[in-house]
Amino acid sequence: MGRTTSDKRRSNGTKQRTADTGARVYEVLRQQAINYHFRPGERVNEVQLASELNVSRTPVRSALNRLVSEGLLTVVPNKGFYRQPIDIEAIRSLFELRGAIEAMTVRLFCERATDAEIGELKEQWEEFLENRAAMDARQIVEHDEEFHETIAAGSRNTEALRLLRDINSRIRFLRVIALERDDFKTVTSVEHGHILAEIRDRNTTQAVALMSRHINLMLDDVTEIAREAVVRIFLGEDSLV
Amino acid sequence: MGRTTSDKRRSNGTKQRTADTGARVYEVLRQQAINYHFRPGERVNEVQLASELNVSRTPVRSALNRLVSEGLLTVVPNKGFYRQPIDIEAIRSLFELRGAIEAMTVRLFCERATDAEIGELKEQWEEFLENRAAMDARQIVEHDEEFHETIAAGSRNTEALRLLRDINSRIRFLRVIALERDDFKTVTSVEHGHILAEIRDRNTTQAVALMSRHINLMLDDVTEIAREAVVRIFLGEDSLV
DNA sequence: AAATACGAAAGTGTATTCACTTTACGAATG
DNA sequence: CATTCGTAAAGTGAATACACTTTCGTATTT
Repeated sequence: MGRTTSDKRRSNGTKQRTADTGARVYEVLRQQAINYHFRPGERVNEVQLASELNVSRTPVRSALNRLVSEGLLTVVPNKGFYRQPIDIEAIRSLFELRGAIEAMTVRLFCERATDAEIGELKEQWEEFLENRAAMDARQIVEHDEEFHETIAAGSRNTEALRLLRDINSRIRFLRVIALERDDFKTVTSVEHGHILAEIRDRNTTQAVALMSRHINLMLDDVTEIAREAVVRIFLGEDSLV
Repeated sequence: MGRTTSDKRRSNGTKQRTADTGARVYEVLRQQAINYHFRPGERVNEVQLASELNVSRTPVRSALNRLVSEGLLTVVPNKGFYRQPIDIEAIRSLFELRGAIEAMTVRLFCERATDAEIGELKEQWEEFLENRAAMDARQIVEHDEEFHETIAAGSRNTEALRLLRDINSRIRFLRVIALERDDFKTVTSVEHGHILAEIRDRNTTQAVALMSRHINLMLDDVTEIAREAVVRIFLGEDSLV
């Protein structure tokens, strides 16, 4: 019984129940999947992950199962879990989809948001303006996501917000790369400013038009950015983490 | 190899590995969740499900975990899985979201579908026209879903198709109820006919407009339909299965 | 009689064990 | 040398064992 293994478990060898290991493991593995710590197409080894995280295979498998339903992994019977490969069609689809969703959320935001909520959005944007110079690509993308998610939240469509977060996490790495390639640092915040102006006038039509254009900007370059992403993922060890 | 394949357990008490029990259990539980075999807010008992399905808790938990990520269940630490309650805001959100997605897919369908694909859509619709008289509400809803999913497939946006299927399964029970209340049997197919006509002319703008109206028809009544749904779910035992 | 305390039963969370499949490798064969 | 076959190792899939938590009934106390 009392294994001599270098375990973090109790020293006397009895078992332990930490109560939140499930959630913790899920969060860790989700981040590793999103950041392509698992390479595209790579097989995910359950026992290895379990030992790295000092847990048994059970919570690992439970988390991996969730990630399958989130589209980050696939599972092949008797062979195991695999990181979903980089599928350019899927990525283009996600960008298109995001465009449609954001067009809707900004429309609903114009119709439904309180003046206070618009004020908050503006403050958020101004804070972004002040700090953007010091931020790296990843931080900028995350702030950009925050801007759009605030709009989604104010649209009173809870499912759109949920979905948008899901999509954002799946394309984040591409957006970071795109931002590092050609310098969009200023473009993003400037366009946000224009959208904000239309929102403040409750000018729905114009806000939707600007938003659609803003989102679809990257659509043309998706293929090339994806190519760049593949190179990065397979070369740089932790460049994405 | 192939023992007496059909029986669940071996008669001598040793274990067995069926290879597809995981997928099977997931499919069964997903259907039970969608059809509100689990009542809204109800706690899902793992051991009971396991014994009903003649499997251990392991594949059951694995499936339940996936359903959490699909938004059908929630999980409370140390208390277990619960069927997501009927949340009118969430349902309204889903209808809104569906409207935005279908507006996009029909637009892209007009732009991208081959003439052959349009032909298939038309045939599908004509077959629907012939058989609709003999169909019950559930069958009609499923055929309606098929029409829309064919459009999504032709839009070349794989993620939209995936998402649409997800959404459809989550609101299907409401649509069935709505159809049974006031008789929309003919309305559905007639409107599909109009949309189809615009698609055949590649008249994107008009097709999108018709589609949006078609989808948003039910938005006004969501609250009342949801109320009706609650009554049904808590009264009729298998009316939804 | 109401409130509290206790303890068994039921249920979840994780680890471990066992069954089966796939993979890797090396020996035997042509 | 290349191919095939066989076998051991590694890995997945499901069942079971066990630790812990919650629940619920009952007894005790006030």
